[in-house]
Amino acid sequence: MAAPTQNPERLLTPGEVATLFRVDPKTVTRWASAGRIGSIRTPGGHRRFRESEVRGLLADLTSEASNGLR
Amino acid sequence: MAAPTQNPERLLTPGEVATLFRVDPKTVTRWASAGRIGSIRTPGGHRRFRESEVRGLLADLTSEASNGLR
DNA sequence: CGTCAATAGGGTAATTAGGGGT
DNA sequence: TCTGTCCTAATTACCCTATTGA
Repeated sequence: MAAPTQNPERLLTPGEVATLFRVDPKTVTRWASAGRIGSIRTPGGHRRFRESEVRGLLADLTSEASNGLR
Repeated sequence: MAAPTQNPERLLTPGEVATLFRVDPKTVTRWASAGRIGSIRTPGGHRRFRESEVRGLLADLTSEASNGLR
């Protein structure tokens, strides 16, 4: 089959994002509800997050530790 | 415009739809059974999904961050 | 006709959503 | 204000075998 469905956008589950940030999945859910992070809902209501966006956010927090930029 | 013959609606397999939503193919099947997404059945019973409908649904359920700048 | 990957289906375990309270 | 935990209900993930599609 190999359908040319190009979509390199990898999505992460709340649990994955929670592991990356070392927080509870609930906290990730709150971030999404607060509009601080983009979210994609499944028809069932569960959330998925863009890996690129999560990485960007993570990188921003990392640079904050060694950089006084705010 | 080099193909004015027809406009073939691309059909996606459960596996491809599952990849787009980052879920299990079985979950996509449940969505079809629950009527949450339109499905086309092959004579053998396998399901196919319209790409336009899937992408539309995906875009509709996507929420971008209000503001990543801080 | 035969081969290989994907799908359907049923059942059970794990994850997630949402609200409430610390 | 923000986060971690408790609860229930709903959704999703993984196990299996048989059939379909290419």
